[in-house]
Amino acid sequence: MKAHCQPPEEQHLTEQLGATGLRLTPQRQQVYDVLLHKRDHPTAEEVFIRAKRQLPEISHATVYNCLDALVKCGLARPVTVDRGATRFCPNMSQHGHFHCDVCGTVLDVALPDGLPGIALPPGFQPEHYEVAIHGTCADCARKK
Amino acid sequence: MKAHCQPPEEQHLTEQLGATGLRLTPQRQQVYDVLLHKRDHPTAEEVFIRAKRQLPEISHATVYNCLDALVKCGLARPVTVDRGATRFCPNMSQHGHFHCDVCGTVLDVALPDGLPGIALPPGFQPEHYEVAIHGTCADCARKK
DNA sequence: CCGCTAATTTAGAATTGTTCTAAATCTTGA
DNA sequence: TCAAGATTTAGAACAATTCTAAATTAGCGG
Repeated sequence: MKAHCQPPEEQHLTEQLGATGLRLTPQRQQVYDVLLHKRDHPTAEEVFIRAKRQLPEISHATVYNCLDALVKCGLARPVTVDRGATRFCPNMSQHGHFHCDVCGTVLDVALPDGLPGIALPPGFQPEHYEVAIHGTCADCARKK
Repeated sequence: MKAHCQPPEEQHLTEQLGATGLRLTPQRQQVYDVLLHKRDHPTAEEVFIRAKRQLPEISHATVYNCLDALVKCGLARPVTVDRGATRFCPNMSQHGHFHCDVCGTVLDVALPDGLPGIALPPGFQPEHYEVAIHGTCADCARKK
């Protein structure tokens, strides 16, 4: 399929996948849609459940495969806030994650840009960094 | 056993455990010693292997239990740099972790204190935060 | 000191999250 | 249209962790 008559979002997906040597498939599109639709940092399992609503035939392994493809081509990031399952986030701009230790909610939080000069030993080459803030979200704080 | 004739480090361990309602046991002491002895952020599995040198009878489950006890009483922190096994760190002062994506080494790095004001939505109560820096360590950078 | 109670350890089973495998299906380009 | 390669699928395999039930150990009141 040539890139014609695609909505811009889908075109972006096609391009990003293509640039990494990957194809656009209904499954990948659906998995990406799931991530974009509700940005609550779902786990692979949750993505699986949501994706099944549109693609009842989709398999567990495919969801992992698709998430992997999205991460590889730069459309999603894995987020590991705790020991549990990896979560996924389609927000590719620099940001950190707030994790509510009571209800488990994960929320994007803005970071001051170019995080402060963290001194690394000589020769160390930083690639990127993750900031995870643990605490209690507003809802859970109110209930206490 | 009353607190007498204990080396200061062990006494600290006894106190911290006691304050959380936990007992000092040879296993917990050994696990703590392992963490203090080589601060390379071992996984539970690695702690198990090292602890066995002194306590050949120690079991897998006990290592998890002991690590848990140390975390609960504030003598160690779990560190999750990637999707793999949780690592443990007896450095309780505020610091971040550098993770070499080539060799897997994990290193403590100092953080500028009181990390810059990260704006949280109203009502959110931060407890603590984790900073993980990914990249290439000096050794691996040299080899490329 | 004895025995009671609760904490701890232990081996192994169970669970959870993820990756692997091999066969079937789909795409793409010649 | 066909062959080659990519992708999907179900289910097995695997790794990390937690759970379970029984045995051991430690502290405490009498």
